[in-house]
Amino acid sequence: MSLPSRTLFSVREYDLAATLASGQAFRWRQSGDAWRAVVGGKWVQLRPMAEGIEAATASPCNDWVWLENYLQIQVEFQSVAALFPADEPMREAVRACRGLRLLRQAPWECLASFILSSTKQITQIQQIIENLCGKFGDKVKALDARGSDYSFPQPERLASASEAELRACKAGFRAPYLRETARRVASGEVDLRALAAMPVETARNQLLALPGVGRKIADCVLLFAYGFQEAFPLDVWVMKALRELYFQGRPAPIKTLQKFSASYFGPCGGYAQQYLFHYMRTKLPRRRPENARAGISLVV
DNA sequence: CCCCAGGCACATC
DNA sequence: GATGTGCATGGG
Repeated sequence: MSLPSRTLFSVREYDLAATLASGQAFRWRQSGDAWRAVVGGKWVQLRPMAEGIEAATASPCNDWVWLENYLQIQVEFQSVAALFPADEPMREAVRACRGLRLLRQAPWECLASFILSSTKQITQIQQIIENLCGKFGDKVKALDARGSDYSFPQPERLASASEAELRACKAGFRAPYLRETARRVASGEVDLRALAAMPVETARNQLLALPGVGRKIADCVLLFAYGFQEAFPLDVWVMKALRELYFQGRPAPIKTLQKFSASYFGPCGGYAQQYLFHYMRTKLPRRRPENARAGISLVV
């Protein structure tokens, strides 16, 4: 007999929707006010409540530490926000995205997911990962209408897949990167668990040695899976945010933005970065791109 | 038709 | 060391 379990996490200032849909994790699906995903091989449903977050699993669970840790329930939002730079752009981003949190994800799933993320929109990343889980993951019991879902595939499983099979999941040119990285993790050539005890620069170098992993993806994994809060993933959205909010819209070169982000946002820069990312993507009015064609037609 | 997307590897200067 | 380009695929 295996019955579902339920619990309530007491937590304040936690915007569940913003957190689960902010491009740090890719498996969450919304159904009404509930959010569902497979975390650590377990199907789980979360629901925002006045007192905190209600969680339900499809299978019995009497120790919720794994989920508390994933959601970072113990983090006090105020103590995080207090470490942000005291400037107007950050104040505005915090006002607009209050309650946005960083998750603490499993390293392998996080690494594999972000290898698949390059030059893709978030909805497409979600689609690729869903394809991958359906094809290579293990079936797990779920409480939704479908009755089942799939775990994120282990590195061994992806290492033994063919490049063509991965491409069939729409992984595109990322397929060989994912496959080779999966092989190195499965073979023990790289020990993802060991990174947690390393200084951030050493851990980053371990990740940078993997195919398909550059500075941006390495920083995503350092921040979202290991909790190195000084890691500052610099992607196109964050670069847009920095140029717009800190460089008066000037076309500052990447090098300048790298230096600025490394020195200005401090030891919790990664958290600030997530606020800028979410703020830029969801709250700032969409600036209509100066269309070259329209410009040319006017010149005639 | 165009440009862009939570980039990276590789060639070239 | 800096800069340019190809890479799959889908959205707008």
